[in-house]
Amino acid sequence: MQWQLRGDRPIYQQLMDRLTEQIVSGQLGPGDKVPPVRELAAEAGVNPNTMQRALADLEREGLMYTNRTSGRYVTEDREMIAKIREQIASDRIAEFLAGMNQLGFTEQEIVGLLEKRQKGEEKHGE
Amino acid sequence: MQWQLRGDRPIYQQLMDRLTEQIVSGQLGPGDKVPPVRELAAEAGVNPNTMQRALADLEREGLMYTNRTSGRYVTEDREMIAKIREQIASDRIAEFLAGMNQLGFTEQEIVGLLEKRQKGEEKHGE
DNA sequence: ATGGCTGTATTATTATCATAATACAAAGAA
DNA sequence: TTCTTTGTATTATGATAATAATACAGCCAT
Repeated sequence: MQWQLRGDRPIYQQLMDRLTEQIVSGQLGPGDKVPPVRELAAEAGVNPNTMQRALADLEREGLMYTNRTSGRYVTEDREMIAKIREQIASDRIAEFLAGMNQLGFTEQEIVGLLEKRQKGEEKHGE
Repeated sequence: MQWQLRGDRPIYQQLMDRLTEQIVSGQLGPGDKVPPVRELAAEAGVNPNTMQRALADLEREGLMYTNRTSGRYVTEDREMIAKIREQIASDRIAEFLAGMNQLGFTEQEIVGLLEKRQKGEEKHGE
């Protein structure tokens, strides 16, 4: 997995985002064992404390739970996962549209640009 | 103007974003006088030093210039402004699509959601 | 010339983030 | 039992951000 961390936001928040995406997209399924803190930290090139903070925060959100010494697992509440996925999507759409409007783009233009980008992508991968 | 600053990113960066939007959308036109640092800072509820940093950075990008004691002005290079606008739009679209793909949404679904949101908005404002 | 407005510079203080380096407790395996 | 793996806690250090409080230089109108 590629973590692609940037410098413009707290790392632990970016880690939370990536892990949430993993869960919400099913790459980390309900009940799946989450790799150990130290392993994830090493993989992401981050201090274990930082990864620990991200995981603890995700746990407070209910996306994971801990079996004290055996490890950490993804929640089995599929409904919650689905809800969070929809919520994130909704937020991103709202933010994207608001931002584009602020730049002076109309909804029509935006959809047009998206479809244009889509066609461009088809010529390359997938 | 509403600045709507959040806590998840450096304030000076958010200030840069807002000011750039103002210029790129024409609310601050080429050659227009930019309000004094202290005034902008007060309006945004921010320390003058922080606003100063944002403005200085925008100046380094070429979006503004300073007439030492008379004040600060928006660049008159309309082409540069237009280019930056397109660049920002392009970046946002790419980031938005990548993020939504990561959540498991196809391009078709995304466009569908956008159009749905668009219809919902029509019932309210504008 | 004086006072006010402009951008700019300086110093200090506080908070958050990230890292480093350990240490400990509990469960499970050898 | 002993060792390893797990999450967790603690202390210290450095970097960046943001604030506060000033101060200075240049232009301009009075």
